[in-house]
Amino acid sequence: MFSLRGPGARRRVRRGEYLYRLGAPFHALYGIRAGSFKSVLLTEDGREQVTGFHMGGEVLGFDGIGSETCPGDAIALEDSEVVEIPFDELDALACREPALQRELFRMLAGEIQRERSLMLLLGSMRAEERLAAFLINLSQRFSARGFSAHRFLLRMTREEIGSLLGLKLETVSRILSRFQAEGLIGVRNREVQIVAMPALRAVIGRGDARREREAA
Amino acid sequence: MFSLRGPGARRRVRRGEYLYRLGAPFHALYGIRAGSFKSVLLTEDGREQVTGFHMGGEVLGFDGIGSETCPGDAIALEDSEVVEIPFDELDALACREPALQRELFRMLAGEIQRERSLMLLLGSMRAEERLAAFLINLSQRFSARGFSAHRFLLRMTREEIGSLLGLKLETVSRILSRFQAEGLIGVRNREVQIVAMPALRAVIGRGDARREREAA
DNA sequence: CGGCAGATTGACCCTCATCAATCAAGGTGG
DNA sequence: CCACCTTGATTGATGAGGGTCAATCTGCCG
Repeated sequence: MFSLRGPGARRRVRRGEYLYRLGAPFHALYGIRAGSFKSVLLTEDGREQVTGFHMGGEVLGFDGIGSETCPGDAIALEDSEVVEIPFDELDALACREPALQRELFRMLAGEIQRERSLMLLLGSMRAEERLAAFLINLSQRFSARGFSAHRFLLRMTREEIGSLLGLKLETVSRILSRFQAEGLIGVRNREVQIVAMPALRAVIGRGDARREREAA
Repeated sequence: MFSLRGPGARRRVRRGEYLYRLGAPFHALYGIRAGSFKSVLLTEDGREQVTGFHMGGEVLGFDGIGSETCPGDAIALEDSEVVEIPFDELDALACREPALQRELFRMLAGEIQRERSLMLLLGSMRAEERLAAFLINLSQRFSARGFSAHRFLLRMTREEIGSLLGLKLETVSRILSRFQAEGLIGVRNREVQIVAMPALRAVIGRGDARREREAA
């Protein structure tokens, strides 16, 4: 992928530091070489919400395209390293390279779809289903990057998970404990192992009486 | 805007008909000339959610870019007319016309931001706030298109509104009634008038005890 | 060793979903 | 023109899911 062999400048960001901030001038995308980040959206009235977690190999900053300024914060969840991809250059290059242009469109559209599925989660799933979907998603992404799909480390707090999923941290904690008690997963602080993936998948879709009856 | 004077083919879609369906081959964007639509996302397990309402002057179908097939349904809420904008042509044209390319990026990124704000709504607002935000948003869009910002017709049912906002239709109905009782709006079936816009804005942010105390 | 951030767990309560009855509006056919 | 039916909206009663508040525990780092 272009973002990882691009000629852009490297940059290290330590845990807790900002990669970019709300309101800063937008000028680049960032390919994550190592580490991980969260995207946070802030509103005038003091509301704030995590809109996504991003790991090595993914690209960050699409939402700033077309704006003068960054529409949110990106914060490192651990010591990380990124490649900066100046958007002007990318834009100019895309004009001469249709394949790149198409790839950019594809990535933007992919971002739209990713957010849609999160909307679906927030709008129609109950807490248990949200957590299950979250864990499955993480598992797939780790697996796609060559890490274990069954055992991984959460780089974010319960509160950050809750913020992404529209839940309170206590609820996140309780449900992880419940999953563990039911033998679906093992949790110990930030360390998670998926014990029964099929059962975890089955959590999504259970628990809404109305839909279950209709399905029958 | 290119989408409204483009040379693409016109097409009429009657109320309740599909503009496009989940799984159909993706090949075009659609500029809405008249009428309105809803976008619906469907999942394997029978879940479905409205992801947006679209009115005259807006462009529909961004999320299909980069996919072979349409990722959801678009259904007319009333008798409508669209201009079809074949994506291949747009894509080819964008290579030769940097301004168009940039405009396309801008529109895609705008879509991302629109969805983010919906995520924020779904993830962090209570029912009253969601309805208020929904009405304010509609008001602004009508106003931007030259219609009254204070009096308009809802083209969608309570159930569809609820689906967008992650609420049940009864909750939508109850809260509209409550807003009316409080003198914020007038409602009679699909007809809405905004009586006290500032008060309606103030609804957003009230009602969460924790945040209110922190603000003080 | 002490202090602190994050996590867990319990008790209580509130918002919103659920179930159900009723009502209004529009369309259809006799 | 009116009886009938269907679809959408309103309103009430009840309960569950998850938020809120609070106490405790764990691990980590200075």
